[in-house]
Amino acid sequence: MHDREDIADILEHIAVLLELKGENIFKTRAYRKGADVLRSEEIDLRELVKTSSLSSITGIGKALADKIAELVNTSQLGFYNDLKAEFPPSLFELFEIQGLGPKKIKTLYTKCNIHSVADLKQACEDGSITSVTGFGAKTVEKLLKAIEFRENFASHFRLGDVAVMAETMLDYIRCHPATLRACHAGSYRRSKEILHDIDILVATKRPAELTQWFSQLDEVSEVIVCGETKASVRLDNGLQVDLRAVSNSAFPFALQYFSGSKEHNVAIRQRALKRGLSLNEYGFTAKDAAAEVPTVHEEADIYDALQLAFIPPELRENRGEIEAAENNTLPRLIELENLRGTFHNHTTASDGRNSLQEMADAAIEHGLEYLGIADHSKSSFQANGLYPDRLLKQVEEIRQLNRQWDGSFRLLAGSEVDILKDGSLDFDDSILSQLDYVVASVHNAFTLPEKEMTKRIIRAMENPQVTMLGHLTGRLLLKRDAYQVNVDKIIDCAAETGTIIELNCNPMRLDMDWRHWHKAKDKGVRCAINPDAHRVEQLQFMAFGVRLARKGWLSKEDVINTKSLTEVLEFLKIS
DNA sequence: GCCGTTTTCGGCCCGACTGTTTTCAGTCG
Repeated sequence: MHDREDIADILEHIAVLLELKGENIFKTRAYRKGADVLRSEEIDLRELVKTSSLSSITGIGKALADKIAELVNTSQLGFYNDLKAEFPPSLFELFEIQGLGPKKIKTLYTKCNIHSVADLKQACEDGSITSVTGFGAKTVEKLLKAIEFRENFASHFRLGDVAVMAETMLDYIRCHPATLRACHAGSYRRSKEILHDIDILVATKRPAELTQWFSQLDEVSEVIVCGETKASVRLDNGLQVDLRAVSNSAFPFALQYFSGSKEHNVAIRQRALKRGLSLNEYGFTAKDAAAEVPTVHEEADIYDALQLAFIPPELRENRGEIEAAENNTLPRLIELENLRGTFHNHTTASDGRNSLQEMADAAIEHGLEYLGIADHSKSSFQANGLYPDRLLKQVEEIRQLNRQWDGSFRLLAGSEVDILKDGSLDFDDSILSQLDYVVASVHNAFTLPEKEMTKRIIRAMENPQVTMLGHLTGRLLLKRDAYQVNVDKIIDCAAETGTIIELNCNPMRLDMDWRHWHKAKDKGVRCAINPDAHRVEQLQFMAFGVRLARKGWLSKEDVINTKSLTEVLEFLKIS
């Protein structure tokens, strides 16, 4: 059985295969678009197949509907299997090489019998590749560089790993005398959890001067391109940074355009066309005589001209934000300043680096009114998990420490209790009931089948002692996949039991994933933005949590730790 | 392959940059 994501991946792969065959680009685009539609909308494919109404979805016509139905019904697609058989599987590695697209890969395959990156490297090194038209000396040099890059670096980066550099580069540009205004664009601006480059946009009257200067910064290890208005460079860690320089009047359009997402922009441009306007990165142009070209000074004016409320960049994924902007039902998104405390943090008692007092002092410096301490429980022996005696001693210590703040700040005594393999908890209720709150998390037996894992977590959530569920899927971005769990069922269970779901803001996790929060919110599930700090500096992770919470459509009201200390104590029923 | 207030054909987003093809194709975003 294939789910939506699997089928979207297959459609996407068909698009690539058709490109390799040299099919009509609009045909290949139709498959890509089909994949995008499946990924961006909550569609019950089985139901639609049953009622033969797949093609009622915009972007899915008869041909795609038939293929999707075949996949849903038989888990197979003859068309796809035949297509796949025409090319060696290793050929697809070549798409990871910068500068190679379907046309060139097809040429390499048919003219040089190149099947893989290893073949390509060989052909570049022995010079045999230069016999093919289109592959001159400079291309060979670039290909070898790109191969080396692929060997040395991952092409994807975690948001938390690039944020400092992204902010630094923008600061540099903002300080340049030729800069009028500058802003991040692209996936960094949209707060995607994984990025493959940083986009910076600058308004200037002297674009070439800026691109030149930018490509010579100390941080730059390689210049990929440097033209009159655009420069792409690579930093020492392999991160690509793109700078685009535009006129001040084009800046809002370029900002909107380069912030993406592609899917959002396609929908926005279609909307403009319906109003007789064509929209690109330089401005509006009237397509028909009746249309009046709107005046635009800043990005919000573009949305306004299209009768839309301003759409925050985080929401621009074509996941319903345009409809909501049209109906004026966009949420007012949470902001970092709204956070008044946080739960789930560690100390030296388990695997943290700082003491209770140090963590409390740091929280006060962050302007927080309360800080929840949730050290590991005994089964997490790898993390020096606490046995009940040490836990209860810590609780007592917290009560003592709290006296120093006269109620202006408070440490909350909790535990990150392991959800054991069968869904029972690592501590008895008699222990848990002595705590202010409980975070329940999975830390072992990651490979359970989805059904069992889901049942296991639901059993834990059904325990009234459990306040919130920690890092739902256990994923470590770019390192370890999420374990198999039915997120929809967990969300339903959270709604029924009133269990809070954590948005773990460690940049390695950012779990639960932003894609699920909108529906969780609609079902009334509340979120806790938790840094899972193991040292004082990691309280700053909350900023990433807020960015991803915004991406998940969350407002202040959806997040439990926007409550004041008094409200939280009342909520947790503690005095 | 999809779509339709230009509706069953004909258009579908498009500009910047690069390299090499002396006028443009391929890639990228």
